[in-house]
Amino acid sequence: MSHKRRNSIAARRQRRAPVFAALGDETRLSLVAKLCGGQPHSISQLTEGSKLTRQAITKHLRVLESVGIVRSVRAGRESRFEFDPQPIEGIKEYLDFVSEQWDQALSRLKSFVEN
Amino acid sequence: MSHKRRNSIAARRQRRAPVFAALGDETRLSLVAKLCGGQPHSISQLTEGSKLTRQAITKHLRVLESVGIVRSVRAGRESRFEFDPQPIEGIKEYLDFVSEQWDQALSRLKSFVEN
DNA sequence: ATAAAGCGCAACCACAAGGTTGCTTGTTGT
DNA sequence: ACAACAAGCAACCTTGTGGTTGCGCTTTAT
Repeated sequence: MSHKRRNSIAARRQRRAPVFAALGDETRLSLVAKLCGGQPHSISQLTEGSKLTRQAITKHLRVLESVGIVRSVRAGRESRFEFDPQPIEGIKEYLDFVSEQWDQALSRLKSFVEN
Repeated sequence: MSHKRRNSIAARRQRRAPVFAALGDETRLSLVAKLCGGQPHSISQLTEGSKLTRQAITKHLRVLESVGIVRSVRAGRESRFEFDPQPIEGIKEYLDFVSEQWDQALSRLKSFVEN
């Protein structure tokens, strides 16, 4: 078992870009906002406030599910969706990496100006 | 001047979803990674490693520029792109909000179980 | 038993996204 | 002056995305 280490920076990007993409939609952001409160909701419940049809909301939920932000559990005739924080923690790591790079660049610039 | 306060939660989503969307592409994530190091790069420089054409890279840069993650400065015959951290700080706020909601939900659940 | 609620599936549509090629315009090096 | 380089512009193509409608299937309520 060689090649155990397939965790390059590029590979991490490949896994995280879809998570960003999943959050790159107003409707899905509002779904996340509702579900991150902890209580699972059925599709009909999630459709309620929206102007969109149930099927549209379903599609959005499947997108979120495909990247693991959300998970569905069938309960009788309804399927309840619940939040999973892991993928979001993942992209927060990535954003922190970016911020860190930037901060280091700034301090390099600063020390260069001072000398 | 009434209506000074147009900063509802929905309005914030409307401004941030495009930032997430801009990051929701592997190529653009790699561009961000290069530029957040502090040094501005020309389009040709940014195209160098990639398999894509210069025009494709240009389009990606315009997407990043349209949400303010990146800014272009014309310098002679080349246009150099430089990173701007502000929009990314914005979405980090949003993600922190989500995480906070989730944590509160967890602790509510915990105290409910304990009693 | 049967009506209604809740979903899933599939077809379809309009349009945005990602990418290419070809050509033009401006800038730099010699 | 002129070749080479950097970039912009426009047309075009293919695929993906967001949305709809219609229909059928299971589960619940009456």
